[in-house]
Amino acid sequence: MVNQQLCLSPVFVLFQTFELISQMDNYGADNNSHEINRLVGHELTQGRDLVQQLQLHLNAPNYNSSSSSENTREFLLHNIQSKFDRALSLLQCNTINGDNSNSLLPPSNSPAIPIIGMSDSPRSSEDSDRDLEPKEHHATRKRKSSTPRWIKQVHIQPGAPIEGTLDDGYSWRKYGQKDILGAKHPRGYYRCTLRHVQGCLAMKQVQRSDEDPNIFEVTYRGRHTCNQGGGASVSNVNPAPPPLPLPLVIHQIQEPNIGNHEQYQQLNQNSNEILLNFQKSLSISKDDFNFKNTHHDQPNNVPYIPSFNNYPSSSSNDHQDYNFLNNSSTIPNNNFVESFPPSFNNMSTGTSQQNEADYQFNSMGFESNFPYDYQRFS
DNA sequence: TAGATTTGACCTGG
DNA sequence: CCAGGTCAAATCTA
Repeated sequence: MVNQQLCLSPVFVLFQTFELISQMDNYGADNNSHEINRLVGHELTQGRDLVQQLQLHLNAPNYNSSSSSENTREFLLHNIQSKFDRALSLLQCNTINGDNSNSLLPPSNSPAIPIIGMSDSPRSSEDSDRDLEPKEHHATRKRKSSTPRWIKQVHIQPGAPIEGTLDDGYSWRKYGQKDILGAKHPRGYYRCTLRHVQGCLAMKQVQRSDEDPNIFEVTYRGRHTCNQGGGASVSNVNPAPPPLPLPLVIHQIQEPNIGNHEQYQQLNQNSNEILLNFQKSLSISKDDFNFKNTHHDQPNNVPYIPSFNNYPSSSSNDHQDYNFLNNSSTIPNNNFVESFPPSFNNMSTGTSQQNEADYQFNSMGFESNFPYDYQRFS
């Protein structure tokens, strides 16, 4: 029951998003926006199908009964998350490319994002980033990304090989190193090696602690949308961010009446919220799907438990602490910490699944008597 | 030889 | 102006 609600809520949000996008397509968007919206719609359609598969899976009589079912659910969730990551990337790119009028997203500080399959012109394997940002548009080039960040502290054993300890299951390519003011050790900059192949925008920074040289502070930025990370255990390896709070107010967009530009902009904003919050809700739902295997010895009670569990070198001496940046100067409004409700602190303790689920569900903005129309999701 | 790393230069936000 | 982040040519390595 609880899981069914958790599953249905993102489905509903997804459905609303589809309706909004189709309405915006009818609102005089130009060809480029049509194309991007079409691609976004394609991603969302696949995401919807995956959600429906997940829903069917949750409704199956043997739900919760086997590890293979759990793997299936994780696989579906990972793919749903990827679909939305790409949809958001497309929308952000639409904004960055200078056409804000028809973008689903407000102006973003995010860097330009490669669009898989959208360009016919081949890029060099190197430096494709720069190609995306022509000189005449370099004013829009934002280096300090608004991408949410999260920090992991890696404790290594003295004398142990650092490479193995810092291996998080993904392959990274170092693209820079910088001496940081006041820090004894330089900071290394890494990005996913599949950045150009699969458009994966995950990045990380690694810096050795000043106080304890056996501690490495790893700052992750962006979620992996690539397929690396050990096949079936992808979602476990990915040091994904925690779920976000869910301030979504669904009823604001239930009956959109697109009659003028102002309303259209309002629609844009609502649709943006829907997409972002859907993504957030997926993270929370995933946590719920894995509560059976919740490890209670995780530091900081990070809600997104599965992502932190199978670090390759998981010896007892080699624990990692996950912290989420609360520096509002570096993290914009969509960071993980600022509006985190206190109840999240206990969410992974497994003491009250029902309460967890209630919070998640209510926080989606659904009234307890929300008028579900199940037929619309079938 | 292709891919990864190094490192000085360059760019941008605060 | 400066510190942090990124680029890209040179270099390394398997």
